[in-house]
Amino acid sequence: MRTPAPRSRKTKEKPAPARSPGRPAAATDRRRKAGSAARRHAILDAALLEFSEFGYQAARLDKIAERAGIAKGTIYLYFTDKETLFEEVILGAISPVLQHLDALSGKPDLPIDQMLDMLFAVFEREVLGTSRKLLLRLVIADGPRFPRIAEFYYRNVVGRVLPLISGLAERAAARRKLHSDALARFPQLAAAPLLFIVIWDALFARTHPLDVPGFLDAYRDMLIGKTRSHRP
Amino acid sequence: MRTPAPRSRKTKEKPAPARSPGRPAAATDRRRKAGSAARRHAILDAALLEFSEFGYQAARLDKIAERAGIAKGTIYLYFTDKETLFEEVILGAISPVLQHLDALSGKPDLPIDQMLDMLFAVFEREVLGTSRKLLLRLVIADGPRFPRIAEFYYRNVVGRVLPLISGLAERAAARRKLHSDALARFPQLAAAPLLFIVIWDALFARTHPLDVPGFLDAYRDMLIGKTRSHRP
Amino acid sequence: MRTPAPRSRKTKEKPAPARSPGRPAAATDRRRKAGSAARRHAILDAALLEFSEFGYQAARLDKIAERAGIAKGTIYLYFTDKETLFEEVILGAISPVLQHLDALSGKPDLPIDQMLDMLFAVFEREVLGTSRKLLLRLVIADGPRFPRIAEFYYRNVVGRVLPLISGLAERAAARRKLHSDALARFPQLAAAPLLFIVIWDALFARTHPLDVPGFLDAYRDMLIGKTRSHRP
Amino acid sequence: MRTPAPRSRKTKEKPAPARSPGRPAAATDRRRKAGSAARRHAILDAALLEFSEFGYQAARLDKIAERAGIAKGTIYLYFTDKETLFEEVILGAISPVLQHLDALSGKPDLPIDQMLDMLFAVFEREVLGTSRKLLLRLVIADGPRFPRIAEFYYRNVVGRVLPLISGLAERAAARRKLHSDALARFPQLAAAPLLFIVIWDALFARTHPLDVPGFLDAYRDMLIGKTRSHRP
DNA sequence: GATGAATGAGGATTCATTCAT
DNA sequence: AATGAATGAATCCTCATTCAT
Repeated sequence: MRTPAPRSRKTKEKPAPARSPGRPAAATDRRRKAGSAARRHAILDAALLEFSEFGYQAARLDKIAERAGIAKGTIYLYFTDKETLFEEVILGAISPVLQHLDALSGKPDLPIDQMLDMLFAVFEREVLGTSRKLLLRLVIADGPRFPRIAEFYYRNVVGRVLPLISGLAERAAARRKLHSDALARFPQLAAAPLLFIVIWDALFARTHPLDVPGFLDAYRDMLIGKTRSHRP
Repeated sequence: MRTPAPRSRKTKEKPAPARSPGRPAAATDRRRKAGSAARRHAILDAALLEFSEFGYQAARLDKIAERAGIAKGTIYLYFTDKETLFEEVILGAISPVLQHLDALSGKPDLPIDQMLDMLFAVFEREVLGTSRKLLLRLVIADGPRFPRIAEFYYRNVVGRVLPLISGLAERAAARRKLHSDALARFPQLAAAPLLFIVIWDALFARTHPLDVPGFLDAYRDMLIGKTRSHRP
Repeated sequence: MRTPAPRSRKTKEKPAPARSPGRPAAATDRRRKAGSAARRHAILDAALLEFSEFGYQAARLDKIAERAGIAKGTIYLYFTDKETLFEEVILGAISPVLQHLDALSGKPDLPIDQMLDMLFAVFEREVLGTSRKLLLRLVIADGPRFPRIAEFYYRNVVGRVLPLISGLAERAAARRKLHSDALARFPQLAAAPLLFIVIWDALFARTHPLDVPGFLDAYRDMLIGKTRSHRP
Repeated sequence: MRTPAPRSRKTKEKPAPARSPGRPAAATDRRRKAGSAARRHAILDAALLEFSEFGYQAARLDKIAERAGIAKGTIYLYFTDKETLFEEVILGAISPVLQHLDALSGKPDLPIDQMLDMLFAVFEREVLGTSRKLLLRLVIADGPRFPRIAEFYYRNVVGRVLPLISGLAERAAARRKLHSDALARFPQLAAAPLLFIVIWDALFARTHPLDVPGFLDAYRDMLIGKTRSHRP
């Protein structure tokens, strides 16, 4: 029983924004576009907060609109639906981080320990200190139910960082800078503490804060096999 | 960051569990209670599956009832509401694991490497191989929105394992069995890979499987500073 | 961008009512089923009124529920969605009339004038006098946008009545009972006044009532070529 | 049966068309007015298409603006609201046909068969072959919910054609040119096939086309009692 | 006048929860 | 105790209408 000629409410085409040519774009137009982009951004920011606070399902478009200071319907001028908004929130927020990753990839002769230093520093500065922390949590929590998000993350983040680490670790192991090929075989070892920190933060930070820099230091030392004891 | 209570549909006053006292317990009653307990268990099992597959919000009581082979209304004979059911699912499922932890705690002279071996083995056997993996994922994903769950986990799991590890690591460091006090200071180091595995499993396992035993081996070697290269 | 693992709101499966076998159906069960059928009927009745009053789009499920004396959500226990309800309203309401048509088809030797008499009488009694008049209007108004409805009507009503008329008219023409083969070639001629009456009724009846029996009489006389002038 | 006003979203007080007076009319102003009239016309044309395709409720002002090649807001410079636009679409589109009716009314001595010939010819040419067919369908489908439309149609079309036919038929009957006074008493008989054709067209034409000229021929012959059989 | 971004009331649909049987 | 039909608040999304540019 499914031959609806009557215009149905649900359709999803999105036939490309279609800038109508019309008159030449004047200053007004540019300002409008700028405002539009800003608004789009405001929605994405608000959505990130709402989504990461409540998860995909429990997030309310009402609240997102409220946080963004706009009306409910306005969201739909910028995003097809809740799901698309969610995906764009997640997919959109990493591009700044990707640049840092590119910077890292450009140095094939980097000593592994410096590489880890930089990786952890970028993480602390660009993720932990910002709302991207929420983003990462969101990926962890809701990603499993959005295959496209998982794929995207693998392709753009995980799949690019791991070989990088692996390569440097292999070279370092060959030069006896690392006393084990563990990191070369499991570059994920370098990522584990980062996820751990995010999870700890979400679950226990309030009641049992974690000394993140110390933790990362200790972890890095462990990774590169540096023998040392703690000097405060 | 405020701690969002899970958004519920109705503001509600949970009026205490209210064990209805009922008649004196006869043999019939015991059998009834047994059946009752079994049914309760069936609901919890079904709920774990449903919750971990869809998350708290998207899980539907309909489906839980269906999985448990009962009517929807029956759930309310055993649990106050969805939220309570959720908490009981999570809080209830770890008790079996706690016994293993108790076993571990009972041995204050255990060498740290054996301790880690056992910890990881327990994890592989009792968590990864079972539906408890789902549980852990659930805690990670939805826990931040249920403060009681986080607290409970800290009190019963995290807060008991970490000091244990810390203690053994300290002793080992003192005896030069570990060339660093890192693990003593950050016993969380032993937990990081476990969470990592669960997350990786949820996000990427389908497309990029991880050699879990190998990963854990490598990690453990790294933790205790064992120098070695991989022998397949 | 379309790979939603998250449970979506829109699904349409309807995997057959699935009477769960369970215990033997007792009197209670039968009563329940009876009540259920009655309620289903009440919804259909209310829906017919609402739909024919406002048309498919403007009809409100709220109002249908109200007219049926039930809650909004209850509709969805009986019908998948608005569209399905609409189709069932339309497709369901003609079955009683079909029996009359069957009665007509059973008589291949019927004189054409008696046939028309019966046809018009059935129409007056079973359609004009009842809520089926609304139904017919609904088909006229909204049918063009529901191809399935048009098809259904052709297959079950139009396509069965027209050949019947055509056949009788042909035979009558051969026997010189009709002085033209027009009705044989265009059996639709017999249907035109019926639709006209329904439309007139909807548009002008209030301000300019039509003498329906007189109109049908005149029309039938015209059809069979009877010469006569009006005797009041 | 109450007459449902078309369900509108907002209760509204239509505060009279309010022709804004403006400056004195110069040549510029006339050109402007001409362009304005053209635009108004474009909107009406677009609206007719949209309304007749989807019905009043399901028609979207968005699409009408798109069809007319203007911005959505512009519609409101020419029409108070959707309902008004709808009424003007319907009321406006018949004036050309009215002229033909006037031509017909001017000939009180016309033989009835010629009158019918002309009537049907006008219908075929001016209605069936054009978008006015859509208009008629629209009146049939949505008219019942717009009392003003029904009234207008009666006053301007129906109420003028019927007496005309009635008069000619009466005279013809008196002269024995018609062997019945049926058409005189029910001039609607001449209109029934026209509506029938429009409805058939909308519902079944695609799958079961109707030989419209043949149908009208047959009908006319029947009306005037001409005895004949079909000669292809 | 024209635009089209923004608004927000309104409607279909879902689902936790209740309650008569 | 168990059921599952019924409820209705809550949520996403639409679209007529407004208004700043």
